[in-house]
Amino acid sequence: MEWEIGVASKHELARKLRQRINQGEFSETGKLPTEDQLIEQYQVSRYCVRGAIAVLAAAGEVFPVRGSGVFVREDRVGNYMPIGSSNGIVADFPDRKVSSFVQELALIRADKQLAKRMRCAEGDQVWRVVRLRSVNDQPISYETAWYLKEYVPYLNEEIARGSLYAYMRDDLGLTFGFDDKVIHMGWLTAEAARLLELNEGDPAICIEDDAFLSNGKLFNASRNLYHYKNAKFYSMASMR
Amino acid sequence: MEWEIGVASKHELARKLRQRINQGEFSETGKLPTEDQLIEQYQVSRYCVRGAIAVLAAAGEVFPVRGSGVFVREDRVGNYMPIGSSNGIVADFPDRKVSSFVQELALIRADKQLAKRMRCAEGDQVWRVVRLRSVNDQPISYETAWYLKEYVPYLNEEIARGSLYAYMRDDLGLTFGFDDKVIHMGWLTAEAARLLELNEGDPAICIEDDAFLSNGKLFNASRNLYHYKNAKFYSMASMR
DNA sequence: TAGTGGTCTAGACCACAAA
DNA sequence: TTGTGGTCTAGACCACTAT
Repeated sequence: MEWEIGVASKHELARKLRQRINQGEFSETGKLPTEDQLIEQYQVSRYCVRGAIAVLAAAGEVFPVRGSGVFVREDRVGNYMPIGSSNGIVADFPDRKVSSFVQELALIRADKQLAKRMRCAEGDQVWRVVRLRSVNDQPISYETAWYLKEYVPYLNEEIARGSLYAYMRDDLGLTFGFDDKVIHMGWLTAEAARLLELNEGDPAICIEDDAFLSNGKLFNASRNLYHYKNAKFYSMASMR
Repeated sequence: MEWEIGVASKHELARKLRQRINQGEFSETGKLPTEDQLIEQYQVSRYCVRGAIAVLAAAGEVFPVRGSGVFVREDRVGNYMPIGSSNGIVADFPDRKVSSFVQELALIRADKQLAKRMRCAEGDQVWRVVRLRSVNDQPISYETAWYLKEYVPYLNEEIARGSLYAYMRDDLGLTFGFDDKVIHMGWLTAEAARLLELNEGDPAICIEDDAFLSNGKLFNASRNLYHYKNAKFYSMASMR
């Protein structure tokens, strides 16, 4: 059976299991094979199997019940954006048309306030990128983002029109670590309102995001003002 | 040294390490002891040490960097509520005065719409609880919550004034599994506005929460309308 | 090159769910 | 009672960081 071949790591195994889940292979029972069966099927250790299941569980795709099995969770409804782990809006919506309209792209020097936010020295060089982001031609958010030039030596409008995260990961070789978000209520500026096709002063869910590399250094901060109708979010978490 | 004694599980070890972090023991280096040192200090296996660190990392308290060490993350600022894992607002703010004013507490039968939300049959008994929640005497949210009577056989106003989650966990012996949240923009009803001391029609961050037991069964759903000034949220996530 | 976290194998026992 | 996931020990090697 084809899924027996060539599994070498928990991430690879997680990917294969995700595939089988999405193909509906387990929809009858609603459960994954048992750990012992997966050990047998993929010829890996229990540690590896448990690691793969932990990856899927952290992503909210399955939930293990002791003594009973690993259950596939209900489908997440379609139109929501994940809060928490994200590798960029483009990766979040693989089968949707994601567009970014670059309003501004400039290399600036951090003033006192920005330096504090970026954990850098005053005067350090920072890319400032303002974009309107839309999904399936619906405006989603007005984003103001800053990137430390130390880690992103080059940037242009064409790159900013696409996925900056994919650029940083694939072309610059940066490895992402974790990010902090703060969510609160904000209000649209005139320019944000114009681009989102709303009115100045309209309320917006505002997310401040600080993103760190795997070495713990901040490389990117951003402020997103989300369209109050078009943007919804979901979060799936363990309570244990 | 006192921290060497009596560690039997990753959760226990995580608790002890958290204590040492909060006491500032590692503030000089910003790093935890190495895995090998922790193995030595607590006389446990590497697996156990790694498990404890994973618990802290999942909670956003530390971040491990391969080849370098396990770093303590910056303090989370004070006044924010966690999105993602939560065991109730009371547990989230251990050193604040959390009050709940019960507006309504009734045992009802699920209509078609509620039955769908609660994953139960039409006509099943459900507790409906409406509360104004406040932290340090500031109104935070207007909450409408439903609890399946199947899992919560008894409820009264006194219990609802306190922590329903503590009641369910400690007195009813329920074990929580995971929860799904949907975050979007909402608008205050007249009653919600009155209680939150805002105006009808004011915007509010709205969080719909479905909470499941560790056996995968939904036991509680709720809708929270948050005060747009008093309520802010944070989320810390891994990007790996 | 040495130190440190990441992954993996192999094997054991425990806690909980379901029959 | 049996099956299944949760935790733990012991030991090994790999990948990345820092020097």
